[in-house]
Amino acid sequence: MNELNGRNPTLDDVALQAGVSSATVSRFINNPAVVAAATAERIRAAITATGYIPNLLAGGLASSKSKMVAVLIPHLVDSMFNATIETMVAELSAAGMNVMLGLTGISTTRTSELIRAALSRRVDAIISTGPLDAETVELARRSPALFLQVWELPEDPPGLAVGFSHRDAGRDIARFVLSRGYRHPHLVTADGTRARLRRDGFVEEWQAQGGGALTETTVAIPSTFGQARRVFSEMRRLDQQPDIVVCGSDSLAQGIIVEAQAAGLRVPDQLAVMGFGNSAIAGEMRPTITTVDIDGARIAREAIAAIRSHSAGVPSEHRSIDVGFRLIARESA
Amino acid sequence: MNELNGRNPTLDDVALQAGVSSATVSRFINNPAVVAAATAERIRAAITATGYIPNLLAGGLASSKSKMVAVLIPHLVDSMFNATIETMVAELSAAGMNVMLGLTGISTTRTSELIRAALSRRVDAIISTGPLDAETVELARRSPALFLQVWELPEDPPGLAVGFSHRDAGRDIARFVLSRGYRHPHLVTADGTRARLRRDGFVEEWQAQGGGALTETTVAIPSTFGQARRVFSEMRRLDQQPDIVVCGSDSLAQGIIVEAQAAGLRVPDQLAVMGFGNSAIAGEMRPTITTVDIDGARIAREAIAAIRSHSAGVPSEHRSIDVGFRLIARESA
DNA sequence: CTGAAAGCGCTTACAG
DNA sequence: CTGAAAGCGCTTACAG
Repeated sequence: MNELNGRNPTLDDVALQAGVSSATVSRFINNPAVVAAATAERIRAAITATGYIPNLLAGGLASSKSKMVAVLIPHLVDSMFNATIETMVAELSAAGMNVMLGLTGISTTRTSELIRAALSRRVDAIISTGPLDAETVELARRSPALFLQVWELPEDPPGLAVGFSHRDAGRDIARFVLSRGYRHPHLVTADGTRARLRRDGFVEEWQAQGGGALTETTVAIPSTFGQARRVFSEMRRLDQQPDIVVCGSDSLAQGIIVEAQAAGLRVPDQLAVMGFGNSAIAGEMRPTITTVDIDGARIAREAIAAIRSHSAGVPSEHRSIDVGFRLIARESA
Repeated sequence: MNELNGRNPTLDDVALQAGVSSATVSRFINNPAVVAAATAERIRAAITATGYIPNLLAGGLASSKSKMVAVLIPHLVDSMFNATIETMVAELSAAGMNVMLGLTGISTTRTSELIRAALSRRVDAIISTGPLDAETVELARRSPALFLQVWELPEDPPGLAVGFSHRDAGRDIARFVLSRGYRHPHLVTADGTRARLRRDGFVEEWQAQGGGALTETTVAIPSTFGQARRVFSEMRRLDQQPDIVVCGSDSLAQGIIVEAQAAGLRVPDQLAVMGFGNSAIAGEMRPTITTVDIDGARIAREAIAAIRSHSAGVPSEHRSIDVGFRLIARESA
């Protein structure tokens, strides 16, 4: 605290002060149980006295464990993942890990750059939500970091995948729409792989069940509240007016409801609306929004559990964890 | 690529392959201009051949520059900062830096732990949005990292602050409300320091201008769409019904509009509503929401510029940058 | 423009 | 339970 003029105190400063070796201080910090109680007490005091803050760059270099995990998501604004990410960050913190946040947009190039950056920092794991190019998959496969894909279940994941079948979700939605007696669905699909899978699942099932013609709009990803104006006004120009709009997100569904009401339509009587994601607004909107719930907290927990055992040296099986989904029927459809 | 059996290639491997010293490879990576063109070419080839990925833990340790900045925000869900953070992350990436994300909730303890974690990683800068306890301020002051507070202008910032006066914003809102002829405002204030400052500014100005009695509700932070139901129903039980609801966020304002319309009130004729933050929904809601715009992109730019010059060794002046705010009158009030 | 070498601050077998 | 020492993979004066 004094004769180290300005520089940060190091492990050696603490050791000197406590009258032990720096190795012992290191052990105390990483695993207090292995040092004698009396020694521990002296070290604790020395840490406080010196104001020691461990240097995790040095620690990570020496142990090749950075205690850092990269989380890669497309956006922060209007993102369906935020609740999941929030849980993840909280759980990781609780486990003594920090997160490196990467925003990929919808570009695989951006994603691959960020994965390189993450590997540069020797992260213990990479959690990714976006599509990957072949080179990146190869990089992920080679890397000692655990590679986690969440919110989807790719064919042959390079690491571990925790998600659900978007195609099945689409099928379920189709069955629901049919069972409620709607005849003219209008699909609003975001321009991304996952949304497209749901759309395909819907169309397959719809046709398999002998549903009639359906209409569609594609919107930029992510689907937002703000897109509703254009989508709705385009929809109004269709020859056959839909009786239900199936949206790619709750925000968009909310927007459609607002537009419909502004146009004097009663929801769901004159126009029904479905969302996706079961965000907080879905249960609170008037009318409440029928949507599909994904257990983001479970995804986060499974992911973190896998990371912890991977860090603990347990060999990670390459596999997929299907957390499923749950259609929640509310007032809007 | 071959005789290093499994381990990551290092600078030495690249150097060997390129027939130069590792120092030269290091120089090439950090400042390509200083090595001869022919050498550079050989190094480039060797990097590709070996699949070299620099180890930033080692690099950071040696240079005491982590090229990492910590961003500390309260929440990810329903956060007014997301747009600002998104710009920041993008700009930092472009500048070759990565971000460590910390979620503080509303706890100063959590904040202080995260700041310690950030210092452990020897981040070049810490961007914080929350309130700090005295000990943390001291920690920040001592640290070589640039300490940035954004979205507010504290009295005596330990580092640099980039934000605006919440009190002045509250005053402006009061003047606007008065100028539009509203007589019975109902304030919905989130339980946080910044929201409270705006509330205080409003009340001061309102009283100074001779406004009459006003009513208030406090809500948990952050103020969300979902809080609107309770707020609205409580409000309806007041003796004196308000003619305008002044909300702490656009989400909440949107929720109030939905509730008001569901109750058969016309907005703004029978009840006006104001938001705060000018989020994407504000301009797209029906009616569009009168709100206060904060130039988040400017905040992000100023912050990143400061970080870059701090990293470049330019001594950072301790000061505040006021980016102001702008009231946007739309349909809802 | 380039190299040899010291040093950044930890961790971790290895011994005792 | 603890210490001495090597090593993690870089950067950067210092020389040339």
